[in-house]
Amino acid sequence: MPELPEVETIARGLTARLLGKRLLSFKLNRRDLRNPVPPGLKAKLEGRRVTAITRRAKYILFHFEGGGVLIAHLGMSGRLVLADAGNAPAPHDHAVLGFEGGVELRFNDARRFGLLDYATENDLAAHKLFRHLGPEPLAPEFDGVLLAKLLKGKKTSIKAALLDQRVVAGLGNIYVSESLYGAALSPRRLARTVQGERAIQLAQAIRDVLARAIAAGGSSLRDYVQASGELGYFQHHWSVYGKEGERCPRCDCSIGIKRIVQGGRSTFYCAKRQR
DNA sequence: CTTTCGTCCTGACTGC
DNA sequence: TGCAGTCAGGACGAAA
Repeated sequence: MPELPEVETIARGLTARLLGKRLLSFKLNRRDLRNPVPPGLKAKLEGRRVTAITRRAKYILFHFEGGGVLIAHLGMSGRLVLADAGNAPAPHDHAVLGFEGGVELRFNDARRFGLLDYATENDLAAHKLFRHLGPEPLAPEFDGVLLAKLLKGKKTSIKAALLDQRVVAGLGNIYVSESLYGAALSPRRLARTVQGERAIQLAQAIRDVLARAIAAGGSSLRDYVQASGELGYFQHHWSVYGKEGERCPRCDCSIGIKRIVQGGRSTFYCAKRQR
């Protein structure tokens, strides 16, 4: 379930391996991903060099010479795998990008919640996928004042609000739980009550949690790439996510980490610490 | 307008 | 052992 830190780590890892390389072949094995993959990618991308690999929200952007941008989203189960050309293809390799030097990038996604799309550099900001996205939480302009403004008047829970990509871009179920834990805010709290000092603390917690996860990803990236060619799935040390029943790492309460369901999604938190 | 809910998909896991 | 059932999650469109 790649969220912002995993996607950032993948983009950095791919940059190290693919920057400046020319795409020799683009092969699409199936078109019916989350959205239909647009036609004509092969003609638009083949023969071009990669000029940058960046991230926006949970999207990975492959920028090519001439202004074309291949957009990838990994959904739940998506992976980008670097392999030697000639290695046997794996099940669910939906797209295979062959680069000069004999390296292949394979888009593999069993559940097909992921997607591939295309835009030009000029159209990127106005693209359907990006038009309504909220601010990047690691951008300099993201702070408690901006977050308070985004949450003002919202009647949903703070959990649901942070999952909404129009409020903040790139957070998913895991890092929302972790951020709320960091800020000692209850996931049940109404979003509109997170103002002032609470918003400042939440914005800081979001940035801290994400920055730490990216740092952890970066430090494990080299070994992981060498081991398997698969990027971005590194060892995490989450405080509450998936820890139902375990002790809260920061207080002595006996109740432990609770799991509740909000909007059909699990939330993990310490009911004593988070108010 | 805002908010909630159902839907897509399949591997991993649970329980009988 | 085998099989049926449940769960997980991101994003979007429909419904309320």
